[in-house]
Amino acid sequence: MSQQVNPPIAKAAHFQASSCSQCSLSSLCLPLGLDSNELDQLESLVEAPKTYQESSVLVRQNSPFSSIFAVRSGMFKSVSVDGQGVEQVLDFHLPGELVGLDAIYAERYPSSVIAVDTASVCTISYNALSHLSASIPSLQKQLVRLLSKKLHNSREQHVDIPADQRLASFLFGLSKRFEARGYSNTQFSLSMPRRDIANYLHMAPETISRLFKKMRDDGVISLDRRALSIENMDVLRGLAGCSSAL
Amino acid sequence: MSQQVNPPIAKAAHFQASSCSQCSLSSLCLPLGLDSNELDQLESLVEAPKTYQESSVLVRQNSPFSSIFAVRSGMFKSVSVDGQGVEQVLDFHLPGELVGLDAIYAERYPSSVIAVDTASVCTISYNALSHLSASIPSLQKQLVRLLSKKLHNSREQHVDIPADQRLASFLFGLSKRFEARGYSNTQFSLSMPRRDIANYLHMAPETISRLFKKMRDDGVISLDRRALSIENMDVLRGLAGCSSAL
DNA sequence: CGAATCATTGATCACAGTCAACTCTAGTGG
DNA sequence: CCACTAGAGTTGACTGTGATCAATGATTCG
Repeated sequence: MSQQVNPPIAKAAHFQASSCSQCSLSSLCLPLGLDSNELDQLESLVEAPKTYQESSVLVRQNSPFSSIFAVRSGMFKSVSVDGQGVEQVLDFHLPGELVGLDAIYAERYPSSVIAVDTASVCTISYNALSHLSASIPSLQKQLVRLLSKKLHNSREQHVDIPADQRLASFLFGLSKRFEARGYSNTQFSLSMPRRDIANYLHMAPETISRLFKKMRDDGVISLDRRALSIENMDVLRGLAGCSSAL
Repeated sequence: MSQQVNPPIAKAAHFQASSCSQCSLSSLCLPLGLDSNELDQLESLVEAPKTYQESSVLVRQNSPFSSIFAVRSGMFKSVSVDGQGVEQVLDFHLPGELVGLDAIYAERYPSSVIAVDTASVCTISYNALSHLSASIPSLQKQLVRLLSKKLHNSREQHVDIPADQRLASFLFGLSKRFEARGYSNTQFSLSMPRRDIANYLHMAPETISRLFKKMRDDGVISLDRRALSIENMDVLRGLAGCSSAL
């Protein structure tokens, strides 16, 4: 079992609403702009967390869209299988991040979402959210902003850069995402197998291995099995270039 | 260091008094679900088209976000310049498509938008649109759906495929987009220079040239200068694989 | 323990990038 | 009208990055 390097969720003294306060949509993903009454309404939409074991399926590709999810702990991956049956890892989802927004359009999930390790999510009915946001303009605005941000991020990934830089950029991006959620930005677990990282970055697993070796030799990281420690953030940032794309 | 490659903003050409019926947001991008009164309100937001000469700048990267744009004729490209001053073509925009949605989040345009040939757009104030959509829930829903669709499309592009397939997929995608807007799906102009296509697809211009030659030899396309004719759509579709990514 | 998966390391190869030369076209000015 | 230029596009020769193939080591689990 992959021992979590990360401590549990940073205790962000939250309201103890009836729903899942730790998944608070507001604090996790939709910052600012709501009064406390609106906030209560919002949080009442968030269901209690459910836990998924490693490799278990949260949503199946092409199944009908009903909810979005907020990751509460652990890690998920989005995987799509194309017409030729080729698997493609599209994304990793960390605690505090939303999953399923790209399903709104087609009303089907375009990819499967699978637990990478033991992980949990809160479910948010999209119907309810959509209905609520109709009566709270600023919530609607936040939703659009969030989508716009994801669109922007997704575009940034579009660039093609050498393999070493791509991997460095990936690690640096993970570091920043963990940091943003209150976890250590220097020590965290790469819970997914190398094969998934390789697939996600469009490289061979062998290449990942060689690049990790080089980074270790250069003293940039230390890596034991899946436990990563960033030893020299400045150098890593340098390797990543300005491509802060995750 | 990153000097803008392009000449100053072009002056707008023709003005009309009222809104631009040809750019009708509803017909172009946000299908269905509005009554005629709502439709009128929506269309009143759409300004009269402005024309831009080749290489002139519609929006400059990092400038403050105020409006989105609906392409009315011609073609635009989105180009971003990263920290190292490297240019990256992120997108091409055809008639009927919306530009600028990825600027909502940061309230700045993440890329410059430049006319590829003589082209025109209608401007839509995002403030006004946002305000209106607060009072028309179904409009708001459409906006979210549109963003979700763009997010999904953007993810599809993420996959990495061999160069010949990537180019075929690009042409096939263009064909479908032209078709969706009522243009010929077999004959259209690749208005942009080869260099831009190459940059967009992450290839060298020489590779583009060689692949075009091969496709011509194989009778898949005919290409005179920038005028493209797809001679065998089935073969093209085959080359593109199932990656209908644009 | 043995089976199975994951990770690492080495040897080889191919796809596409780079460098360089050349052609073709459009635009400019004498 | 032609000469000249500048840029786009094409073609050829060479090279390097990273994929593929293959074998070995490490770890977990039944």
